[in-house]
Amino acid sequence: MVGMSETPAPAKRGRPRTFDRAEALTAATRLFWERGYEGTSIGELTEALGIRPGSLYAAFGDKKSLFKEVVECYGRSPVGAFMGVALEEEPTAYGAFARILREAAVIYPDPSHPAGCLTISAATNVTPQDSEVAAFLRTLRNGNLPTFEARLRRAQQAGELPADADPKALAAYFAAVIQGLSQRAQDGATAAELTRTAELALAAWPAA
Amino acid sequence: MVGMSETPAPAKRGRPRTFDRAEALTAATRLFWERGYEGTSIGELTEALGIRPGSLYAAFGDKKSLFKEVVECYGRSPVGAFMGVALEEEPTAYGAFARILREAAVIYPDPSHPAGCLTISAATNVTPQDSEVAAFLRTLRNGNLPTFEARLRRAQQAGELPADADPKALAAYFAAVIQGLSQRAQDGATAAELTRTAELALAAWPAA
DNA sequence: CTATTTGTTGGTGGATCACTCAAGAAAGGA
DNA sequence: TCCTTTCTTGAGTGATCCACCAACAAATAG
Repeated sequence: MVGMSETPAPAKRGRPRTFDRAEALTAATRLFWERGYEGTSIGELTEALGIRPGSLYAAFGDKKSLFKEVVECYGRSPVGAFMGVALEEEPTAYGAFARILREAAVIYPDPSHPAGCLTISAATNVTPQDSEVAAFLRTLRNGNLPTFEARLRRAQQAGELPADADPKALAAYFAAVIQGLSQRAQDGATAAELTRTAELALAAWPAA
Repeated sequence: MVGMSETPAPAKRGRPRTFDRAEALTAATRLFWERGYEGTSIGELTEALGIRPGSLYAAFGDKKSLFKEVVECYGRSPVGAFMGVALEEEPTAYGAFARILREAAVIYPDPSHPAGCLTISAATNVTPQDSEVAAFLRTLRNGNLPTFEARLRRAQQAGELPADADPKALAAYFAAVIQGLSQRAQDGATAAELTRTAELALAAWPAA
């Protein structure tokens, strides 16, 4: 393994950054997560990150850019990616959705991070002038639907799901339940309570 | 029917109000409903109501008071009260919850008013300084849970619900589904789609 | 009529908002 | 060593926010 080095030796010029960019992104994520986009001010961000506004704007651009980067980072984190992982790893569609609901019931109320799903929490209450952010998050949330539907359709073709089942309707149902779990977690529901909710929700799975 | 008159003839002194208070409240409701509490400014309210800030403060007090009155008014409106009506009018618990879900699926995406439920929409993205409003709305949402549970427990004692069913868990499940329906309506789901979601959700009702 | 009560008008104060800029500081390259 | 590049700092931009007056207008009561 010679040749091109792993880190392409950027040979950075200029004054190095005094704060950890990834660490700052994590702190910003936590703030946006619990307060939403509009509810988080630049002042609160600079205070939490321990830097001045100039440094923040130099490192992340404006508020919208920072928020989009936060959402991307969230999507790559375990909390934000557990659905995709379950859909990939579980051999059956039922197994995948059961795992998604059960994991959501435990992850969403986990006190080690703000309650619920970031893309659901930070979405609402955006004024028309920030409709760009609202549309961005709505697209992200609605993006789950075709993914769910495709998995269910595949299960139907494989004979796992009865022929009279409606993959699109099932996908919409699970999306609604997941958003409901997130909301309930924000309202203080416990993992135990949400797990019971998840089990009940799974009872809607079409019988063979 | 003599005696005390229906309107107690207030014999109002002073300059009469030039705008309709109930009408103004309706307009304010619509604004808060689609923009949330923080996202609605006094300026937007005065512009929509066609009055000046002084009149608004004289008639409703400060922003918080106006918002609370809006929520109370919403709770008395058909859109805000349909759950209570269904619980009262339907003879069976299943009939009540089926009606609640089916009506929510049609009411929430109705284009004649902002999408979703006001208490769910206007709740998020409140900064800590307005935690009073957030707590007020959360209490309102969580208030549905004991009501649901009581109705289910009564059904269980009446033999409508199997003895091994869990009224508390079922109540939490329906609350989560309802919040999910509201969210999906805000994301653009149609009444037809939400109705299919509601039907699937009803499949979780415990078999006898 | 006068006095009283109440709504309306136009404006202000203090705070906060997202954001910017000039100057200083810390690194590498020559 | 000096230059270039990049980041940090601290002050400050105009705009907007909510909250709240004081003065004026319009009604009733006596």
